[in-house]
Amino acid sequence: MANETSYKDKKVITIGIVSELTGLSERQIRYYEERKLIFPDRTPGGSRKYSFSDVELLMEIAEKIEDGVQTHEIRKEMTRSKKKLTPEEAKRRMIQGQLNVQFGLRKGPFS
Amino acid sequence: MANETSYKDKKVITIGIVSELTGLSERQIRYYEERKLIFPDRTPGGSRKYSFSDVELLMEIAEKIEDGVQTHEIRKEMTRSKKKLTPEEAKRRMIQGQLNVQFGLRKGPFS
DNA sequence: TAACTATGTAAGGAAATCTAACATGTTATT
DNA sequence: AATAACATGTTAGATTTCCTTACATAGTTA
Repeated sequence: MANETSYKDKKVITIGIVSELTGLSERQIRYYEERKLIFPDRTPGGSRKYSFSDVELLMEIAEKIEDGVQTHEIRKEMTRSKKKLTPEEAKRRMIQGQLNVQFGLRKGPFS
Repeated sequence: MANETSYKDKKVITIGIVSELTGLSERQIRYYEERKLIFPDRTPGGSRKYSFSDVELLMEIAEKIEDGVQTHEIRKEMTRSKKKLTPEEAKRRMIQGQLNVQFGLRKGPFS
């Protein structure tokens, strides 16, 4: 009942497009998956599918990599920030959720 | 300066996924393009790319087709409604635009 | 020095998409 | 009624996109 999902989290983007969007090579994107930083869905045929959230995350990862942070460090940071998020961020997310309900797709398949 | 675009209008979805999302066959989706109801982008290699807005539009088209409306009628309706939209809808869209600015992607490539 | 990290590249194969053409049942038009 | 247009399926062959695996390598860590 809670936690409605919107466009942002729908996994519909193939790796080629993600590569274009992020500027990362497909090699890099697959590697970050191997290092458990990103978790695409798959088509029945086995092609990877990403969401806009994934694209955002990949860009954050790219920044950290550029700053010399290693994948396993990034992984730790991620599990850490997944655990406890600031009250402000929590509130912001709840508001966003409300907005999604109010103004999101009407009767579409993305609610 | 005005008219910022968000996830919803980014053309990043391939036809197979659109087909899944809408329940339409790829044949149908290509045909509606031929009838000028939908306008996907293309990759350099020539593959079609759609946005979530396109997906929504396709679902509306599908409904009308089911109701027996012909493509060229739908086309007329579309150009007509593109011209003048109700004040309520206009207002709703402006509010939505504001929300995108407030709560959309921070410094990402989709603003 | 030996292992690990991050990335490139190549090969071969499979999946996804493309266009064009033909078939068909259903609606319009004449 | 005959002809044309509409909407969709299907097939074929070509091209694009994606997959995994493996090897190479420069830089980093142990």
